[in-house]
Amino acid sequence: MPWLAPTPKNQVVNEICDRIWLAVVQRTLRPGTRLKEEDLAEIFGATRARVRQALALLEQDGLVTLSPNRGACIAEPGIEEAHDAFATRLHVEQRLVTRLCRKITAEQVVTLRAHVARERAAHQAGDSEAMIRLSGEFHMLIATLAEGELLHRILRTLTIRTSLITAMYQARSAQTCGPDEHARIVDAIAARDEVTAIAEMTHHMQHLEAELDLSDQNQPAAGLRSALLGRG
Amino acid sequence: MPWLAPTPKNQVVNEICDRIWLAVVQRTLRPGTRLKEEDLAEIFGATRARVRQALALLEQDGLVTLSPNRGACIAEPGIEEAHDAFATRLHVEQRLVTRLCRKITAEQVVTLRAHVARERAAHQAGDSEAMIRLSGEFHMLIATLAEGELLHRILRTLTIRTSLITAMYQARSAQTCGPDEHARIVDAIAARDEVTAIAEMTHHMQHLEAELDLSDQNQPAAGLRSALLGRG
DNA sequence: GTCGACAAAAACGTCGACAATATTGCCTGT
DNA sequence: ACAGGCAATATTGTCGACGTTTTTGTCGAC
Repeated sequence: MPWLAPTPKNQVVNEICDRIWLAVVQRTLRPGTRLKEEDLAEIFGATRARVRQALALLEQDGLVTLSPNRGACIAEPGIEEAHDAFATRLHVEQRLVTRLCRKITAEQVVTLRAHVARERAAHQAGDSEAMIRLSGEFHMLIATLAEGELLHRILRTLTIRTSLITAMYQARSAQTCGPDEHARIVDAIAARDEVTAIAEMTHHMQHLEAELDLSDQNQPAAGLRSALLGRG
Repeated sequence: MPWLAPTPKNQVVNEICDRIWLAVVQRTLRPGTRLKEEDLAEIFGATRARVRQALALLEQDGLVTLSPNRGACIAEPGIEEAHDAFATRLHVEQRLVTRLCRKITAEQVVTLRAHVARERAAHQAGDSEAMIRLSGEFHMLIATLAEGELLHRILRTLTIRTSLITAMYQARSAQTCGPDEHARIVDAIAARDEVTAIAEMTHHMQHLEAELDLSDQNQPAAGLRSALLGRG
């Protein structure tokens, strides 16, 4: 998570969280992967206590599951949870866009356009890591400008979760959404056209979800029983 | 928080969280109170590590603020955040009620009615602690029955935050809402009457917020400067 | 030959002590 | 007498080590 909490001391913990998050969305770390504390501690050159803090934060964000005395694994949201996450996030995004349309300033429009420009640059440069980060930050920027601290936090968690789901279920090659849809959302917001802005945002989210393969067959094995028995 | 996470081992941490939460909503612990780790450790007979875990969780829920090298204080949400919390919670509650209206079963109605009956019993018995707990659990029960894990978690946080705000700003004597409004909400849900259910829930939340004194004058001092200078 | 139990190893959870940092009271210089 | 700096204290942050639980490999009995 590049967003939130850049406190100077906890920076190590955030670094760990960020790396794990990035590895997940880049599909380097597959869901279900076991995360041993000592290994992580050695990898990041940190102590186990720090790793433990990071894992606790990641659990709050739903990126890892933390079983008592069993350790941490990358979370494996099922299709049910996937639909739930997208539906909830869509609802929050719609609300944020509506609010932003009503209070947007010219200066904020410049900020949004600048961000989209950065996205475009990363897209053309083929910098996949920057594209991933900027794509997420775009939505967080909307939340920031919309001025709702709570909705901001909520959207942060939902964005992380949908990122995991996208990395988990996306069928085709890692086709992260281009900046065009973001640009159209910004246009609508800049024009203070609420209904168009909502429509664009809805289309954007549905497009994101539609690219996933959320059929039952590749649901992760809940306890490997159904995985090996063909889940009759 | 009586709700969530009854793991056998972390029970100590939850106990600490619960006690602190209860003390806050009962106005025994005022917002802004400094929470020294060693004191809490001795009070609860736990070690400082456990207290630290509890404080970290409470910070996630927005009940305490955690400043680096400064320790923990009971959070002091301003009137802006108060309105934000109530508005967001209202929105979530409306969504949950809508969803529940569409999928409610007879058995679930029985569960809801039984809960309201317990509220009524506690109300007549004058058990204020039980009233507080059951009032919160009523809304969480709705979220549970509505079957949205994410909305459930979101509402949990929002409920905790509004509890803090209520304890902080409520003007009259601790008049926690009687079970009557809850009963009417249940009636509407049982009848699958979405619009009435939403209306009742909205009325309930507005009633809760209306009883607070959210005028600027008793906003907590942001740095005591405005507190002592009369905040010109 | 297979099943059950036991023991060893590994990983997590916990604790106490040490170091870093902020606050506070005091002292000195002007 | 007051201001500024300094030292003492109190509190938090961090670390390494130990106890506990889970897992796994092995042995013995039926």
